[in-house]
Amino acid sequence: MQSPATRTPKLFRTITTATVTTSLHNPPNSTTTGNREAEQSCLALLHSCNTLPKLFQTHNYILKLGLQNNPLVLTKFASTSSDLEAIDYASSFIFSPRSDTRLYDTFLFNTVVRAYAQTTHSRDRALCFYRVMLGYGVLPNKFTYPFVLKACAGLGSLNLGKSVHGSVVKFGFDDDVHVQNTMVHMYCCCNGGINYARKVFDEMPKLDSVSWSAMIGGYVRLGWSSDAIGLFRKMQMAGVRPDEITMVLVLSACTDLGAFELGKWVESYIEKEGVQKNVELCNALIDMFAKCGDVDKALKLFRDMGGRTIVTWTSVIVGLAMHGRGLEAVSLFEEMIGTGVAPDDVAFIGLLSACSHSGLVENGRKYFDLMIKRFKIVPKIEHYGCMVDMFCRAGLVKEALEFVQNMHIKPNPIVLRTLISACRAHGELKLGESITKQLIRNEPMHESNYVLLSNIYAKMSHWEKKTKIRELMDKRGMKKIPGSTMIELDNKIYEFVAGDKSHGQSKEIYEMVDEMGRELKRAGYAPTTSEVLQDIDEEDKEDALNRHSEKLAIAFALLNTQPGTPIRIVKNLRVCSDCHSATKFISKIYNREIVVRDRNRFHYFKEGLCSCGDFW
DNA sequence: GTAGGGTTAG
Repeated sequence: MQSPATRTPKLFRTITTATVTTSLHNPPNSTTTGNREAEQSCLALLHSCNTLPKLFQTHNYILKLGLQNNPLVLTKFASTSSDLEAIDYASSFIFSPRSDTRLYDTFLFNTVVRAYAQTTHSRDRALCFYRVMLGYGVLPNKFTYPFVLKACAGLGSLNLGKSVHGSVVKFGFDDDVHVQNTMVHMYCCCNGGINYARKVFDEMPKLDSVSWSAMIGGYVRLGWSSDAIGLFRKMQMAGVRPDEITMVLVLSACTDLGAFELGKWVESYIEKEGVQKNVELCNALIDMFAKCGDVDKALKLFRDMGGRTIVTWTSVIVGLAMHGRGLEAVSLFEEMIGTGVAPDDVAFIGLLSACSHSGLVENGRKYFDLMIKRFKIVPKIEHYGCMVDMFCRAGLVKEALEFVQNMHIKPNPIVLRTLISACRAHGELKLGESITKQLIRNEPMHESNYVLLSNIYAKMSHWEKKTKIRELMDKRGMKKIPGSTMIELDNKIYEFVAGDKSHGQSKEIYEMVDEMGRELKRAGYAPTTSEVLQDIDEEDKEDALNRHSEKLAIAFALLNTQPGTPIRIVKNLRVCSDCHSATKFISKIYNREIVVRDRNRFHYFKEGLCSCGDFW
């Protein structure tokens, strides 16, 4: 007899809509056996099938007992599968030409649709079997749609989602709260679907914590964190008790905003309301504290918690990396391996970025090697990115270039931009210029490429060329991502953009900025006007620098907080070198600790110095 | 047998 292992691949390779439909139309060719004892023993065997080989063995057993058409066994077989290979195997078995098509019912199809809906790469097969089900005249029930909608959510196609929505209405399941909740989630996962989600949400007669979480989660996924927080407030007003999943989402909105005060409030709310702190919620808390600036609190939570997963370890490692505490990140990574938790690709991204941010070049090399050789992880562009960044920060531009040339993947724009910045910083201007030109050809609408080229020309003193870049950007209608800085004060979040005049205190803020400017000059600060990408004279350039959103936010904080209070701000982009050097002076002149979170990492300014050691 | 969630290079 042919072994199942050699026969299986052939079976599941042929699963497509066409073959499934064909096999369904084969006439029933056998009868159901009524051997209850055999049936029970098969079910018991299936119950303990946690690996593929065991499933194959059970398959043989089922065939031997002639139970391949037993409906109970068939459905159990389908629901036993958890990995794709097993699901394919089970479904090809169920829908083989030898199966009795009279046994196909809603339950059986639901089982197969559910199994595929839970996979990551074969959700389309869930829809395929759903269509076969309808084509075969088997009616869906209220359990069918949550599975189908989940598959649609994974596929992210708005049109597909809308058409399934139509069927939900047609079959009259649109009044079921489970179906409605999954519908909200499905629309949230589709590109351009958020307004449809909100419409379904707004029209729901009764909202439970799952409904609110689905909608809040949709906003969080889009990065609409303020809206997510706003919706959470509405949920509280509606008197719906949030659960641990809602709190994970609210925390991730705080993390995204860098809203430390709000995050701390959420933590106390969790304690006060007695929300169950499971691993995911603890992870979210750790991530929030690390990314809102209190990595020591994150470490404490980490030390106090049991049942850590790889995500828990990675969150702390990434947090330490962002704070430039590379050596601690490395020793935590070693501790993790020591406790038997196997690192995954994400953990290595965290570790390598920690090495890069702390100049641990030798460690970085060692772990990159270890990842490939010992842990058999194929490096992704993110890993290469960390390595290139690490060499560049350390001034090893030649090494970085060589590394890029030997990569097994084509460098992406992020890697190229890292290289270009390094070329500029270390005087490889010609090379930097040529890479940038190539990059602009590939990505003509990306603003930062032009900024890079302009900065290179500034350093080369090619002023006409620099002016031309500005003109080119205008001609191409480039959209500039506005730099903005966020600051929390008295439970409110204030956001400043460059040249912002919308704030009620605007007049005082600008007077404060001017005063800061005078004090800075007196202390020996020189504005870095080459950073300004505008064709204006030097004095206006200084003025433009003074209106940067970080300076406005710092002025606002100096005006509205007691002397000596630390200032925490969050910038949406990387902090510019002029603001970086100005903030060092400000921390000294005004005797304030200033904590800046920018797009990449934290900067702790104190007594005229920054924790990043000017390497960022 | 049904729904919502955590870590990812610059």
